[in-house]
Amino acid sequence: MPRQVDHDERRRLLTEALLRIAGTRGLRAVSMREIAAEAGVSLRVVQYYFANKQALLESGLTELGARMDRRVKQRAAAAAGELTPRGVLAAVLGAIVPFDEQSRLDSMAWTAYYSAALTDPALAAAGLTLPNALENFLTLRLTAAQQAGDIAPDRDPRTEVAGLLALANGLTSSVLSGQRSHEAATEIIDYYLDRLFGRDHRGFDPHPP
Amino acid sequence: MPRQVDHDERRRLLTEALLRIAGTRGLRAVSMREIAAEAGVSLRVVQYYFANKQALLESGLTELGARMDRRVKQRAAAAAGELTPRGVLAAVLGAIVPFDEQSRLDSMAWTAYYSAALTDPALAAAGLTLPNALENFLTLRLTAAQQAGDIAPDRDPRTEVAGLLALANGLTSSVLSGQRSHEAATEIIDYYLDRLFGRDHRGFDPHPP
DNA sequence: CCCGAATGGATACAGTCGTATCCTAACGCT
DNA sequence: AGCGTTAGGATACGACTGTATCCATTCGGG
Repeated sequence: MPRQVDHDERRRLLTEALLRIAGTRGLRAVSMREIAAEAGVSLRVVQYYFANKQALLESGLTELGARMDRRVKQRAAAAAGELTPRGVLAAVLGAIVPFDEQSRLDSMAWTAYYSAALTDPALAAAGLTLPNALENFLTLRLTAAQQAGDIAPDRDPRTEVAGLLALANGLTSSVLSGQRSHEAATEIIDYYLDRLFGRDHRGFDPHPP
Repeated sequence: MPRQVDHDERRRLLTEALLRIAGTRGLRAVSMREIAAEAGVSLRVVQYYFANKQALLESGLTELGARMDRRVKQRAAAAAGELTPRGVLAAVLGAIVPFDEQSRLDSMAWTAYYSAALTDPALAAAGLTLPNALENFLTLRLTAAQQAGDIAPDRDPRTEVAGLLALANGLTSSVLSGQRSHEAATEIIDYYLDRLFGRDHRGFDPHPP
């Protein structure tokens, strides 16, 4: 039984067990022994593949970031039929707000990590790269959309993107706490996108006759 | 030294010590012994005035809610010179995003409580009353503003308020993580309020000539 | 005056935590 | 075939947790 084990595979297994616990019972409930039990292995195995708990936690955060990134790209590609800037924006924002059980669990874990990072500098750095990258990416797209005439010239792309991302984060909070359904959150996002892209009754017409 | 102690005062002291720890080092760092040390008393005193840790945590959440409420009312009253609906909205939203050291610490503690509440039903109920009350209050005000002609008739007050509160929460997250300054967050809020109240160049004029 | 309640110091207890150590079993390689 | 490395089971250690208990003060009211 020894020898011939895929270390990366083992680490992936343990990281997934960690995220399952963090998503259902919070980071407080994450201990080396709990991870071992969740993964169906002994405590020694967890210790064998991760030098210490800190490394395990960082691995969890990295995996969580990768999942978010994958989800965003997946939804953006699914909406590729309509390559409109609005479609991209809607896909990305829709991928942030949890829409199924798995993304709900991941958002829970993400929230737990976020609040831990506020008082743990080791996690803070790793947790900020993804949001910043998203913000820059969307700002580029929206600026291009503005130059193409898809949104009004007096809109500020940077502010709009910052606002929309903050909106999506805030809505995620309310969805996680059961205050609002996923559908209600999506409606609010659409409401704002409608106004940004000029589908309100007195707004900017992207393609005047 | 015994006798003649104000129990409420003692509990307030301990609760403040708890919130100081939660705001600076997170809820994870909150233990009975740490609270005792922070408050400058012995462990026994903490046990004497709170039956268990759970009661202490709930007291912290209650106090945090009271502080938020106080801040909102204070800022709303300070902006009472201009009784405009926009002034009220700006004051409330501005009170949510941390604007000084104390409100930053409280927001930190609030975030810690929020994420703990996601996996601890005992805290969940108490944590939701304040946001819901705020949302209802603001929706009433905005509906009245709409009937008075201060915002366009095609706006949906419920959606607008839900969006603005989610926006303020999301901005709070980014301010706490150092991603954005308080001023930058305020500008984004103002940007959205400008559009809602018709100060954009092609928008609704609240008082046409 | 003094007795009983209020207040809090000191210490103990049973768990759980992250981490370290000891030891055995199984495989690849020469 | 046997040797050394790899993989993991079992267990221990010291620190820390919430909670409980024992005991000494000190005061108000009879």
